[in-house]
Amino acid sequence: MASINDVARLAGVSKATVSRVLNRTAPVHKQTEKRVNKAIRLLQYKPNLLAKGLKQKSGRLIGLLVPDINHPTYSLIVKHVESYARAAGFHLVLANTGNNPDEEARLIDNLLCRNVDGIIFLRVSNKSLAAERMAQSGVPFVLIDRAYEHSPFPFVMSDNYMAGVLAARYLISKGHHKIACVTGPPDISASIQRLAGFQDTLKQNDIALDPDHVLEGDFSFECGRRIARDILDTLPEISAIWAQNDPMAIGMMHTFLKNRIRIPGDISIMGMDDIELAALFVPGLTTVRQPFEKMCELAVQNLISSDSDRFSQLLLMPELVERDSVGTC
Amino acid sequence: MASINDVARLAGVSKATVSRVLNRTAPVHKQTEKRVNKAIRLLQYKPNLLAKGLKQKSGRLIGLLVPDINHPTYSLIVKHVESYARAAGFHLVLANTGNNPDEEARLIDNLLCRNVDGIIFLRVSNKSLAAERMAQSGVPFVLIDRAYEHSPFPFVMSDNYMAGVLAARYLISKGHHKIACVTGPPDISASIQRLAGFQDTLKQNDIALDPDHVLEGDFSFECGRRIARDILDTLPEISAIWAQNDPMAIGMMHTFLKNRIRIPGDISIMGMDDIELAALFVPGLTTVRQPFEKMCELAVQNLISSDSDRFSQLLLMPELVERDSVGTC
DNA sequence: CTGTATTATGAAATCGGTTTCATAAAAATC
DNA sequence: GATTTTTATGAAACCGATTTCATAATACAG
Repeated sequence: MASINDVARLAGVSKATVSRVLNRTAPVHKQTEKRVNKAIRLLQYKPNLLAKGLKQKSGRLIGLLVPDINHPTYSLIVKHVESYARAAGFHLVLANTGNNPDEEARLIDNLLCRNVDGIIFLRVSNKSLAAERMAQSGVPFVLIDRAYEHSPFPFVMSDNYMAGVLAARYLISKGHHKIACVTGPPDISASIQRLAGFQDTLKQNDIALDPDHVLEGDFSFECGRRIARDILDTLPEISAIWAQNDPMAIGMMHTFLKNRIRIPGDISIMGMDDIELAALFVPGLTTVRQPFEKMCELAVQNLISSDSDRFSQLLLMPELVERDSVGTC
Repeated sequence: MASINDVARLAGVSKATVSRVLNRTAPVHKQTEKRVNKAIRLLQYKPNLLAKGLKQKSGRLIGLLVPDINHPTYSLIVKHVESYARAAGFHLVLANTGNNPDEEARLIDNLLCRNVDGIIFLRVSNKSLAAERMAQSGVPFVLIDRAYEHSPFPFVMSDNYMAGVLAARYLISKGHHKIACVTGPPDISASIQRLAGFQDTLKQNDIALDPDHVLEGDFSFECGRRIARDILDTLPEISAIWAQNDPMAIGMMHTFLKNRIRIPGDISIMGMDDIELAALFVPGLTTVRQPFEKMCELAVQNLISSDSDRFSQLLLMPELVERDSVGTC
């Protein structure tokens, strides 16, 4: 690989001049510029980003920490983050944390060694001290899709309370009264907020959400299946269910369909997120869509913008997507 | 951030010694080592990977180029590659090519500037000169899941011919005679090989595969839906279909089910890949599983191993996974 | 035509490590 | 105890860029 020295030698100039041609950081005589560019072309010169990064203390990298790359929602977020990062001239370093706090901590340290320009955390485990560690380092970071309660850390996420409101309003508008809600893990603010919005809206419409009808899930397909079986056994009166994410909703539909329960004929199901599969499953899943692309755009923008116009916390509005899994009651 | 100089100063030694303590590259007096380690702890020193990489001409990075991060198969591969790469002390730089040859070329150049230790291409577009470019650079690379015809470039992929054989044998064992095959894009060797294995095996069992029963798809859910409609309209005699990947198979099931065709009662469907959804769909999709994890392990291993024991081309055996989408005929 | 302002350029320092080479100190040999 | 061998360490070069500062070359003003 040719270095800037080789270019300088071939063009008969100093490497400072080559650097100036490359970065347009100071005016260069037209003649000289031409010679330099010719040399660059001839040698197929490409600047070494490690050297550049070393001097400028910026690796032109953005780190993205994800609990599970293969999860349909997260991989969608990865895709959008990569796209916006690269559009801004950054590469993406991707790492799977597997929800392991130790791994998270180690990864943060590693990434900081690389002079990353920022780190985006996707649903960082809430036991981890990731955010504290980052805040201490001074490197910008954003949490996506999971906030710490009462914390000062920057995040961008959907307005989960409103998601609950939208879900409840829709089910009410379809005439449902006997309603259940399958939540995410109970220690996560998303689960709590979604449930609160859901519950409050039902109450405002004089519909009680029986505590027995609030089922605790963990956002996985598997638990959707399990809970669907429980509902079949113990709660036959239910006419509609809101699962707080699509995988659980689809897991439930899976079990119901296997047991010859018709959807939405016998029971209505609603999800949240709007993953690709939501449109593809039969029946199509009515769900509350999270604006993932916008979230990613804002997160990246936030990292690479100057300190002054960096937001701290941002709530985005979710949106109802109507398909075929909810019927009138 | 403390640098190696700060550590050296605090410990009262030269930075050469600190480097030796860090990398165990030469013996250091126990006393000295202790002092250095203490200084490291005190300053919370972390070596700067850009500087290290600059000198050693290795960024400890592996590049992964993917056509679509959000695709269930590809995101699975991303996950495995990341896992094996990190276990070996490398970070993963992920980039989405969107099947755009220009973007691919640009990305390769960018990654090479970072002194990546290798690049893995996932289903690189076959119009692109990616492999040629890489070969020229001298940086190790591996193609996953797509080979160039008659090319000398290293790859690791499933034995697609055998996949076709496995699919055909299974359908034959279930008594099917009127069989159709939905292929991937016709210019991809995977499609061709799979079809060849399928066709040959049917022929060996005296079952003709009517050319009209070979339908051309593009590996997407969407085309599965479209082709299913075509089959309903024009090929009612078919009793079993092998779609050359799971998304197409699921797209087809989607359309059939919507049209009240029972699976496997009225028609049997078989896929390939064994994506997560294959187990989750109702009915569960019988499919030919690709050993993705093994592929990733080998690809990473290959990149980071010394020149001498680097493989060139590797075919891995696929495996039949039986679920509920194929019935007896 | 001289003196000043402007523009283009190069030399050298710098970023934070690794690595080579020389040498001082300690240990081993006779 | 002198000589050789071994071990531990530091000084300095180097990786490939950027950036500061000084200066040569040119343009401009009077």
